[in-house]
Amino acid sequence: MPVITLPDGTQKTFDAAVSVAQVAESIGSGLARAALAGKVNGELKDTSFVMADDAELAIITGRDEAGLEIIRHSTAHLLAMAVQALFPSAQVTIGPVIEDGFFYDFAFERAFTPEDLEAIEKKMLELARQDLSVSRFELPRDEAVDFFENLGEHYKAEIIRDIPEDQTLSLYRQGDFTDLCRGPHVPSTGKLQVFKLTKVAGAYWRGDSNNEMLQRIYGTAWADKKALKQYLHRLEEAGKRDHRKIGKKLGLFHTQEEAPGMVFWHPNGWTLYQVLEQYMRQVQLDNGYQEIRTPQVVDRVLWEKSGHWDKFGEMIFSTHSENRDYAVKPMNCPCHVQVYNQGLKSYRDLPLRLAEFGSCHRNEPSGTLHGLMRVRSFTQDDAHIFCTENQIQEEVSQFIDLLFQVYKDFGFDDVLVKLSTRPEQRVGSDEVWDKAEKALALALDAKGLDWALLPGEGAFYGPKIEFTLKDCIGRLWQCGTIQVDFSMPGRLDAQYVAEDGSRQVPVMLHRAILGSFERFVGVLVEHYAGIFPPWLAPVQAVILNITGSQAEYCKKVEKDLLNQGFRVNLDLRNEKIGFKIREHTIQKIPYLIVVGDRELENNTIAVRTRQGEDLGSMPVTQFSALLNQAVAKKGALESIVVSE
RNA sequence: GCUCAUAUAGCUCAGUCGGUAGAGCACUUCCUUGGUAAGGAAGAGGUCACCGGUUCAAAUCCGGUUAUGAGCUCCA
Repeated sequence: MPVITLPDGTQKTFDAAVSVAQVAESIGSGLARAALAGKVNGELKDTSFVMADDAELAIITGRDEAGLEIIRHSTAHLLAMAVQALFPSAQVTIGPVIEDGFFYDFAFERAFTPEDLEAIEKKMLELARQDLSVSRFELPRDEAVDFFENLGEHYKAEIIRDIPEDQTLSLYRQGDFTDLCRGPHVPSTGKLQVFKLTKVAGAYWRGDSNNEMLQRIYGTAWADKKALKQYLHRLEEAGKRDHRKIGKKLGLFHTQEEAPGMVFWHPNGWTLYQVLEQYMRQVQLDNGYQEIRTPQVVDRVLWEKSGHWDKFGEMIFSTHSENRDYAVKPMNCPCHVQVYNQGLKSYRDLPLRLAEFGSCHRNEPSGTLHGLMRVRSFTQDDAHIFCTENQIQEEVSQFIDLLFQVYKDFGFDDVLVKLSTRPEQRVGSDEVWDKAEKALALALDAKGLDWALLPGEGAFYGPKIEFTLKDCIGRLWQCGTIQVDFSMPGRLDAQYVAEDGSRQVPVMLHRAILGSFERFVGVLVEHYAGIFPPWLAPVQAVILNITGSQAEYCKKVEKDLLNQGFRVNLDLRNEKIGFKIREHTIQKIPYLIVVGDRELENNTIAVRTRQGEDLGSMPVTQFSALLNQAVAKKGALESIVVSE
């Protein structure tokens, strides 16, 4: 007589073994219809799962996160079933749940077209309406291999062959379609109604670029129509923030065919870039960094010595002159070691922090280029800290504080932190790795930060911390990093004289906060949707005259504000004031200054914000005070409304 | 780099079945001097990404190149 305990603590006693579905039915027919699965003693099970003994049970529906995942997983199976119904020669491979949806990879002799997608989606709906029951059964591994080989599903069979021999596998069957799956799944295809196939793309078999390419079909699935609508709306909103679109509209930058992956900065974009650079320069100056500048083109020999030529030779732009081969520098570290190496260093000189807004070129594969986010020519806010092993933790700790302060100033309060530790192939003794990994972990813990451990993901030369920031619509951008390097200082002959007079090799910390200016500008554009806070706005105010007679007065106001260091534009065109206001509002300029005869007479200016708020007339001095206040305010976001 | 798609005026985009191109905005000129999100008129603007092929004829069909987009792989 099993006693089933529900989440609210109520208990139900049954005469005999009872299934999840039966328990749901005993609570109510509505719940029985909504039931997708059950959480039995903490484990997700199908609604058909039978409990013979006492158990804790939570009925899972589409309202639960787990229920949504089950819907998506089952919809992936439905997709595979539909594809095989329409294209019998297509082989199935894998079909996992991803954020907001699912995908399924197929091996098929040709690429699926958008028309195919429509047909497949129609077939899926048809199969869903048939409300086919989904049933689970088990097979020993070898029988499962035979089962799929007999179906001509060679990929599936290959997957199963990699599973240990002694395991029993679960399979799910709906109609004439069977797939290997851990489950659980919805009890019948009728539970799947709200889905949409979104795109097709190529994807390598087993994620290996040496393997053949499969056809991946992406889809999204939800518990109800409203949720799907919200999701599609969210995509649309994200699309409006695309930095490539906004960059064009606001005249920030462009790229063109003659220089793929390289940016032509326009006046507005370059102003924004310069604001970032000057801000970072001040931050570094205030925090014990010394700024340097190193060459763009450096003899290949240096890169061979640093090991980069071997590892990244393909991606290095090179050139030559007078029988010498040069590399256009792909990174700054070896050059920074050259600066360090000038003059004998003492332990008293450490930590030595060298910073450079280092322009780098990397010949990234063509398919990876993306607006400002992935480019071939970029400038890092790079710095290298030369220190002793004992100084690592303190330096890392200071860096983390600095990084969080900078992110906060840009309006990013949500930062994810990951610590990557020693990979299999590495340099340096285990002892040193122990020390470095511990230093990083301790520094993170001392800040009370939540962080994720990525074992084996560190660089070959040392462990690293990566900082990923979350923008205001929840997208993630990896920007900052700090990496311990045991390898390069030694390779490039960096030394210092220790207290005991011996020569020692310093540890080198590579670090960046923004990552690259290009990418960070891109992230800012999307984060703020082009509506920059006044301290970042390329143009902070624009002065508009109503008729020609105020032109001279406007020029005086402009000069006054420019002299105070504000970024101000003047629009004296012979256009109606409504037209000018519309134009500059669309350009997201924070303050619009209107000057007509009234203002001219009273020696004032009329101020209007880009949100349409009328701040009234005021003397220029009052406006500069207001603007100074606005510019001083970092971090806080104005409420952002994206509109056309 | 791989798969698929796309490339037409400065921008956003039409262009049917192969018969050498069109809109809106922007631009130029003229009129308008107008008080808080688009005043009016006229004009100019295109080797239809590039190279080749098929055809009497190609923006349109085919092949290649380049770039871009969505993914995949990669990212010191």
